[in-house]
Amino acid sequence: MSQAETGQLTEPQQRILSFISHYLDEHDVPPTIREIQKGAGISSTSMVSYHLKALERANLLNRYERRSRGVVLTHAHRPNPRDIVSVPIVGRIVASEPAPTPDPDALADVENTIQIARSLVGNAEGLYALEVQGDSMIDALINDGDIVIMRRTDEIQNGDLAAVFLTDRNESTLKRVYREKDGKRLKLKPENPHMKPFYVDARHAMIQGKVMCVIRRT
Amino acid sequence: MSQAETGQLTEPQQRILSFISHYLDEHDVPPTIREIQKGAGISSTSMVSYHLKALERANLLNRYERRSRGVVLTHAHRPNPRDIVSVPIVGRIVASEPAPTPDPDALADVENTIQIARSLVGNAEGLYALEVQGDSMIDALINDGDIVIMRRTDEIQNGDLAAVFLTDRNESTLKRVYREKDGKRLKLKPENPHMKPFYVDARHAMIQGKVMCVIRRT
DNA sequence: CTTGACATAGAACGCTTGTTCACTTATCAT
DNA sequence: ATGATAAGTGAACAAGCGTTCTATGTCAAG
Repeated sequence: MSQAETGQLTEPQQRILSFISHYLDEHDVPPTIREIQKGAGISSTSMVSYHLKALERANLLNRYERRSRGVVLTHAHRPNPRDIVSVPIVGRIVASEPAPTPDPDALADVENTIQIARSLVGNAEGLYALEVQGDSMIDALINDGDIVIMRRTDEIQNGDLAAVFLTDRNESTLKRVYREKDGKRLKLKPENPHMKPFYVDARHAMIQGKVMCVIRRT
Repeated sequence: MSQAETGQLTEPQQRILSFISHYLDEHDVPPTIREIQKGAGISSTSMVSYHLKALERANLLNRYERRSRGVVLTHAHRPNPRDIVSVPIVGRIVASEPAPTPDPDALADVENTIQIARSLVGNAEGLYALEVQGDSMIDALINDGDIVIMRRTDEIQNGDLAAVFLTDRNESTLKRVYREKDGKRLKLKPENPHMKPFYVDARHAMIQGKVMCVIRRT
């Protein structure tokens, strides 16, 4: 039974696929036909071309015609680099201080950066990360050492989980925030469903950013 | 003052850098010298070559000599695709049932996959994800809708956060697990520091996997 | 003004590389 | 056996592509 009939990959085709993948890991450029030929142990360039056509039909790769190194593995197998975003960890969030916000001058300190998939946070703009210190955020279900990915923003929607600094208590906290009808009062609702919301005067609350994602390594 | 003295990038050099980056987003192959020439509005190929050398000295890119499309932006600017791992979401964890574990047959359902940075979880082997349903994991500081990244493993270290199914209570739970000295008893410690640990007979506990990471989108 | 380092332009050279074509060999149902 | 289809070979061609060379322009320092 032939390969075309079964839809299965022949053994040289698997070799080619695997070679391209490894090549992409080492270099950051796809291989040429002749590099594939040598690397995957194919006997001639025309055979490589032949197999590549089959792999293209099987939707495992895309080709740019007549362009050198125009071999691109399908997205599912090779996630696109732009799907990662590097978020700077700008400090720790402690109850007794305002939550840090990014200092535009002291930019990407590569050491203190967390990589996350863009699909978790959307747009990379205004993102920064905080490390939670102590268990003061426990009613937001966030514990010591957790990483909170924030987005700097002046305006928030009702129900957004946000970092709020309460000037009268000298305390920052992570809560779901709702503006009450009169606009002069904020309802702060803990993430823990077993705890009760409480209310603060809007003039004593500074919204510092909204929480996009919480990450706990264990 | 010349560019070499200042260490600054000249305006055409910034154009080139930006063009390569955008080109890489659209195609998955680096551009050729002549494509850079047109795309970044440089007047000649030799000028492109000239600028590329400067950018290479500035450590913003690497070049493979005499290889077509041998222009690679430095790692810091372009995260490597293999730094992302796709984890299948194999089900929901509910208190009244054993936590699902991956079915080797029903593999990568692309729809139910979460992308995370490898730096958060290490090795991709044995990884799967569970969505938490209800607030029964609240004492692990995990709420409805959170995603738990697990690694299938038969053996765990003392203090690992793990999914445990308690056969006598017909209940699964996420707790830090410690084997007591006699080995016949397990200490299960809630992640919430305000709650007390409890103990179960080791024969009535099935370790289903260990928690690598918890993710909450908000 | 001269000099020398830097920046620019255009063209030509020669290796690289994808494609094609004519041909051979293997596989297999009839 | 046989003919059709798939798999494989090798060489040659043409376009792609990086590099280099020469000539020219700019400009600050001596």
